[in-house]
Amino acid sequence: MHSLVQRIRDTYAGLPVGERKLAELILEMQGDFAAYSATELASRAGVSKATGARLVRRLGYADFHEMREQARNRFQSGSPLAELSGTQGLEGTLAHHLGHDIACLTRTVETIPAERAQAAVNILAGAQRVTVVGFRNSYPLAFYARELLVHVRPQVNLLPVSGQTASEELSDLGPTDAILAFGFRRRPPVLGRILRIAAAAKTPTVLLGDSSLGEIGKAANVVFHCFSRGARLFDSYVAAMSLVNYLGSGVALALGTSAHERLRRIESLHEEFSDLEP
Amino acid sequence: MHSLVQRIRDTYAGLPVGERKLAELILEMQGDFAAYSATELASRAGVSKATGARLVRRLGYADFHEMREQARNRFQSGSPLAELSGTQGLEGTLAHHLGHDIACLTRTVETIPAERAQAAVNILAGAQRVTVVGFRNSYPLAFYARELLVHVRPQVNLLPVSGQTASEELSDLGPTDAILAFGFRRRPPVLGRILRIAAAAKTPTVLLGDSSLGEIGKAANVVFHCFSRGARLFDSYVAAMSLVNYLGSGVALALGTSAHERLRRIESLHEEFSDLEP
DNA sequence: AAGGATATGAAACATATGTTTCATATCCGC
DNA sequence: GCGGATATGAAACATATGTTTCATATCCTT
Repeated sequence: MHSLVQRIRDTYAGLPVGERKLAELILEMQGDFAAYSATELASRAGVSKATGARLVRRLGYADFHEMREQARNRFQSGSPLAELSGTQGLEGTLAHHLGHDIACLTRTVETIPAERAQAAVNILAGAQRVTVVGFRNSYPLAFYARELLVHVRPQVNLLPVSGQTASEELSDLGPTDAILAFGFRRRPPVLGRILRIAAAAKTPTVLLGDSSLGEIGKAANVVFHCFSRGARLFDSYVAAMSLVNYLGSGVALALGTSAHERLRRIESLHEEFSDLEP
Repeated sequence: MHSLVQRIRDTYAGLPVGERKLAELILEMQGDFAAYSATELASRAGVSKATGARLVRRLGYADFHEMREQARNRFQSGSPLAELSGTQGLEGTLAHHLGHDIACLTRTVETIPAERAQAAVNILAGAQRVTVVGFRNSYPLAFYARELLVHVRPQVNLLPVSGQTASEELSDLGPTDAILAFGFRRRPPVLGRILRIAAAAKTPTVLLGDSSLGEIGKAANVVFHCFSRGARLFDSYVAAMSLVNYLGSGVALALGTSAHERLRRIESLHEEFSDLEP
């Protein structure tokens, strides 16, 4: 059972102009095409309904309904095995790499009880200030987390700060603050020290890391173990990335109106500065 | 203009049994209801089409098409604010979130021919200097990419540099250099200018972005479109993250001995500094 | 218990969607 | 240039969808 993307890719070279336009639109829509009728899609691509129907048949579907059904099931199935079964590429291929990442994602999510995620969200939503901490390979994750959080809440700081030591930032840590820390392997020892300082200051701490955490995880209130085994040279951080995204939006949900207002102000400023493309 | 979720919440207490069942199903589906017909939804909820139409009217929509349209429109707008004002209330399980991330990963990988990945690897491995470029939401990805590349090759720079403008870094760009750029939506316009400058300087460019790329993708030599539709408030970057990882390890492979030597030297220095935990 | 209000689904109806047919244009090979 | 193959969209047609109407059941108040 080939996916729609695969089918488009396999037939793209032989597609006539009109059908190609429609195929490109569908790819661009990232599965959202399922929320549109075949008539609307054809119109948007600037081709006729008949051309649309022909593309559907050329791609091997009985009809548009079957094609839409397949797209809908992509999100619903929730069964990573279904995705994995099509991804068994040779060692070294992108497909093989994908298989590892899916496995990391799936295994990580399976280990997380809803209450733990909610506890993390509550800590991050309830604190007066949040300090996000990540060194070295954890730094992109920490940066990303800070980026998301600052969209929905005030006073989110990032550590390390270039040109500074951590002491300045941590000197007034207290129980009304929170720490969101990333502790993936090959981390500098300073992370463990920061976590102990936070524990001593009774600062609630959320920690994302991998199987290397060991003792340092004990200093944190909420700990997430992310699977990070990569297919090749480097570790995989897709699970951590995904979890950060989930927690970030969870914080927005927990904060409700204040997050809403903040997003609105940010948007308004973007417009005033005209600093973003669509 | 109230969101669908808000409307359901406002009227929930007064909803008759049948309409309530349908409303609950719609909430549960998290905006995915837009990929289904009103007839299918009613059937799934175990109520009649007529009851479905009545709920639509009770919620204040002229008809089902208007309701679906509102759901679809949130897909198009790039702002997190639009996510909040859309159909979903940000609720949803980690499993649902996972489903979206897996779909993004899978769909992205499916669109990438092996030759394109190899072309990108060749550019990044063959250049004298690599400049990695990413602004705002693309910055964590750019940072990560730079981090990986600098493990396996020399002279990898990151843009933006705090406190500087891009001009200094780009002033001596030439055909022996390479650019690795990240252009996800809601990017500042400077990215497009950088890509045009690189093209004018005949600097080979690899670009990762999403469906918002449009014209700016034309300035790059190798373009990857990553699917980035998130399940909740924020876009998903797991596909981009995964691809960066793959390309980074591909560069190591392409460089062979020099990459191994470099990794060895880095490791030796880590040991000398005793700056990493296991 | 009676009456009024409300809910519900089947059926009728209106409209939209999706598929197929047909006429015509375009492309390609000889 | 001619003929055959292919592409395309308008139109015809079949079917599905969505809305409204109507008959009946249920609930609530007096």
